[in-house]
Amino acid sequence: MSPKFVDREQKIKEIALAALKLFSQKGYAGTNVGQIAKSAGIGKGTIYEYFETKEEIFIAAIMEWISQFEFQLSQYLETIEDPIQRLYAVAEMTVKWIDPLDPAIMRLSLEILQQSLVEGGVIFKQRHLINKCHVGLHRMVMDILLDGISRNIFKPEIARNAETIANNLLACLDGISLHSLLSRNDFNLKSQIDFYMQNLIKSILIEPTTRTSFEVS
Amino acid sequence: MSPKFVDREQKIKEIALAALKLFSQKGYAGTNVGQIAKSAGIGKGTIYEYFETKEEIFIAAIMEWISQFEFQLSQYLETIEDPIQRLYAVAEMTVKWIDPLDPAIMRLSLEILQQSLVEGGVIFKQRHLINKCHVGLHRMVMDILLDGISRNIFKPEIARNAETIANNLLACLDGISLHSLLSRNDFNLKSQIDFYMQNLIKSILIEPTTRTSFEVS
DNA sequence: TTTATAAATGACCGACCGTTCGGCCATACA
DNA sequence: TGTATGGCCGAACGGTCGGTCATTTATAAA
Repeated sequence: MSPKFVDREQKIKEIALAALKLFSQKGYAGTNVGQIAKSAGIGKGTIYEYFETKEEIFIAAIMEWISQFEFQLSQYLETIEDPIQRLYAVAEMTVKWIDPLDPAIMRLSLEILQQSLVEGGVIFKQRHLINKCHVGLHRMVMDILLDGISRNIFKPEIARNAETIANNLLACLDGISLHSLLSRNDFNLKSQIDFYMQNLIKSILIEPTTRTSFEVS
Repeated sequence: MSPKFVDREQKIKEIALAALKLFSQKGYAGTNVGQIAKSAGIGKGTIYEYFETKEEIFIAAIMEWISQFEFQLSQYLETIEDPIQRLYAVAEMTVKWIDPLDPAIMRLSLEILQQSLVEGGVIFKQRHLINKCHVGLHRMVMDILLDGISRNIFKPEIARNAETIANNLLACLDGISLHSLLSRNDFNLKSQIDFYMQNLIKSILIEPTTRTSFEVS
């Protein structure tokens, strides 16, 4: 009366992870459902026991990816105290995710942007998912900024611009990452990040002359 | 012995422009050759009189796009004297191209990045085309920087970093543009550009105290 | 061992799409 | 007017892929 049962949550996650790998390597159109099934070690028909459509698989893969990144970043930030170093950590983490050894990640990002912008794209109607990702990161950067202000390290007057500054950091990091993938040879990712971060930090740091707290390493 | 003749160059350009419009609206996979033909006002088979494959059409469309942008920007820059204003002009022009009224352009950019990064992408083997676009812009920014230095407006010591600075400007502008498309509501494109440009200009401008030339509006 | 049913499968279907091809115009010379 | 030729067309072809379904397998209660 009650035969074999399966942990559906777990299975969905497995399929999503297999799909994530393929989508990031070959793009949405370049990946077909049969390959996803094969990579997940199951039959093609089985996929449709857990997902209605290919699009649904794609969205699940993205969600998995977002939650992984947010988890890693938040873990990393917890190990750092100094607000300046924490801002750098956000940049560092971004770089790690587009490590030249694994450009697949950036391909996936582009796929997502693509699909969410193109009318009729796979996730055109689920664009809020990307915002969800962005909102999480945005919140983290905001926290760093506000913490820095309250600790007298960042100028108090940047509080009203904090939203803008957080957005700027994230946007420019993405742009720099993008370009580093395009022109690998004549583009030094690290020095680009450094240049941007120096300009940014300089504009939000309390001037040495007016600093009331001790020096930061 | 020799009936009607056609200007092949012109026809190829017409088809490429029609394709450009469609590709930017619906992406590569989302556009089929029949639609391109229809949009160009010719038959599907006729397309193949001028192009071997759909990929070839895509590449021609990109080339058309690049040359248009470079031409417009260079025209615009010629109307401006002050190096600072010229740097702002580059940003301004970028914004114009991703004007909220025509986000199609950004979609096309993403399509190009996508196709050039994904192994097996349509222009994976023609990635140098994108560099070609980038090199043109890069050169323009470099010229502005060097001109500013020689006119005693920019710090002379940035000359050795000019490459980095030019790359940084272009990369960050792209990143900001990208994010403005993603989160239209809570993202003020203009203030983002301003924030970045202010930080950048501040770091390359000769300090007011040491300036030898007159003030810039 | 029988049986009921969840789970898995892969052959198959229909829609779509890039490309081809046979034939139809329109023109310009004989 | 006849006809050769550049230009053009769209039906048809071959292949691909997302999604379906009849069938098989695995499991546990009876």
